[in-house]
Amino acid sequence: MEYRKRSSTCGALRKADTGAAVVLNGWVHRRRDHGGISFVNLRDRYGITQVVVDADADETLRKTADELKFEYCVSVVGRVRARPDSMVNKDMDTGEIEVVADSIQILSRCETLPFMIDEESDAKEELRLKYRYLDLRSFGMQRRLALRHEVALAVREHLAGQGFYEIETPTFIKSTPEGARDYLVPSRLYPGKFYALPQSPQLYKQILMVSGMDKYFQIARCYRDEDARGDRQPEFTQIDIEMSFVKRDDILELVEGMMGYVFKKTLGVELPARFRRLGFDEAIDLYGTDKPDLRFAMEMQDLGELALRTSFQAFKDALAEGEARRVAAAAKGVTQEGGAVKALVVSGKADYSRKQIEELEAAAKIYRAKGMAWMKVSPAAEAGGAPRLEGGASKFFAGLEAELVAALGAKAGDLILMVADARKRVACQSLGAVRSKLGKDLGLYDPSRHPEASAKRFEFAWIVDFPMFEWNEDEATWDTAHHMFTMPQERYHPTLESDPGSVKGDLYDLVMNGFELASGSIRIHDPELQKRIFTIVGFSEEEGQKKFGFLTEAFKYGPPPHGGIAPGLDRLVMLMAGETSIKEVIAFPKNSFAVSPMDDCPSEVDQHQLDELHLRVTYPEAGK
RNA sequence: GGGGGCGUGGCGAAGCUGGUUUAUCGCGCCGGCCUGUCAAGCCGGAGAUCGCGGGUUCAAGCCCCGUCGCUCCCGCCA
Repeated sequence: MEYRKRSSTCGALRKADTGAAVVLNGWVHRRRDHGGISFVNLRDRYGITQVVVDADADETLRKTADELKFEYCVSVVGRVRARPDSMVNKDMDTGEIEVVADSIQILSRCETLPFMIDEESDAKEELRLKYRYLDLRSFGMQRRLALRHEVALAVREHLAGQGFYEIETPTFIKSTPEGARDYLVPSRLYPGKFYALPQSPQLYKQILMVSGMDKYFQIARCYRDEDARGDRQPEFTQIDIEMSFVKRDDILELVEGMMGYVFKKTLGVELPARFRRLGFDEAIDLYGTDKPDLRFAMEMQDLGELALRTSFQAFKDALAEGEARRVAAAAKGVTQEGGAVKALVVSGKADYSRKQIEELEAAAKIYRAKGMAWMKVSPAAEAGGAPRLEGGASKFFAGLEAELVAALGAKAGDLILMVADARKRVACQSLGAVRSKLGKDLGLYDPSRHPEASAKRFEFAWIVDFPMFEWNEDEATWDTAHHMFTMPQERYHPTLESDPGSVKGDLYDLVMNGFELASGSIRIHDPELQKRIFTIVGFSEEEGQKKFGFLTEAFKYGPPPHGGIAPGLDRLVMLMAGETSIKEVIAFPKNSFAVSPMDDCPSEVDQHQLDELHLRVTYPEAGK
């Protein structure tokens, strides 16, 4: 089909172009037909320009204009005309002009749309994914993918400027026991053998350090066969980074610099030169999570010893049970935490209804809290007078009112929420979930509603000093909390085997606004130390040799001290775009069941393909 | 593996405790009118076995059981 190629885009023309002869190519975004005169809003990636078909236009042009419908792809030949003052549209970049059409050519037609192309579609996500090519025409999706492009570009610029090489690593790799399930690729040439898609380029980037590459990065696709979430997809993208001859703070400073550059360049946002650093234990204590939203404070407090002096049996039982477990573990030389009673003071919310409190309790119960106690600091209390507690659990605090209120720093009209559990982690996590819910419900991170909230839209922090090992109760073994190549902090090296539970790793996570944005560590480069870690997590020498032999082999040849980190590109862009789902910043995401509704993937394959791959499929039995 | 929410014309929603319908509204679609709109307006029209299957009932979009799909979350995700 012959057609006139565009002379400018639909977002480019301004008043200065008045009189110019132009050709526009684009899609019919909106059409307004007044019988005589009619208007077409023509759209492309760059913007929208109003095309006018005047009342005195020739017959052919009028007829073509009549035919136009939503999303027809057309080529318009015309000239730029300044709009009269009263008809200027200040909401449009091109609102001072319009293009008077001399001719319109229909390049292709469009059926009735499954949903309208707007700034943001209001269609169900299911439909948006099925017709992703239409959804991607929206300015919302176009803007987000543009941002993603800009961010990736800025990352490359910054890291290249710091002397990093971008090096590709294989996507068909050896399956290694690294936590998540692997996606497997069967091998035609080797019956019964499989490649795995990488969960991350972890082993390769470490080997690149052994290779002397010194500074490596890669914007790498990673694959994990686990259930999806709003911020988790089966395939996702990491900004994978590794450096030699570094300590923890070198990595943190590098990422601080990189984030600063990226935010400044793409959003024009100035980040602090240095991010706050918070110990893992402290984060759990104060916020009940290792990825706290620090745009607002409302920190949790520990009732501790005061809880024992109340007449609240549930509190005392939880603490007693936790203490008994801790002591029993300690007798075996294992560090385990006991119970805890955590409290949250919700400022000025003594007017919360029973129902509202129950909704908060439900949030706590998701994380296995048995319940949530509450009471109110009586708003009626006289200033300077003794504080009074009322409602809920207040009766158990008889005689302790003043002490409690002072200890918590509560004031008249506040709501106090408490969770007790024999496992400190459960108490913290569940009350932390309540904190998060309150943050969302009350908009605590919004400075316009809460003056005490952070004025920053993006609150970064480093979480450091993670535990190295976690006790796996089901299998009664120690698992590595991060991965097996993480360096335990130096001072714990003597007691690795005798007390794994107390060991901190040289580990760090970057968090922002309640999301984990990056995770990294200093790695082990000493084969002897590596062997000790394998042993603690129950890896026999042979097993370690079989699974990671190539790495331990490489480490025999002068490996440098090294470490790295991997910020998640999808989550980063998601947060920068103000979204809560990474699907909004991925062109073709999978749905929550790992299916791509557009191309109906995954799908069955022909028998001869299976035969070639030496595969036989067994199906789960029907009906359970 | 578990929990919450949802499923009603092409799209988004309403339909309270079963009985007023011919299942409602907005957008879109089709036809008509209209010379300055920009979410154009006005008039008219078509379009739905209320996800699917079963049950209770004189009567089911609404109640019960089952099932499928979507979505958020817990588990899982070093």
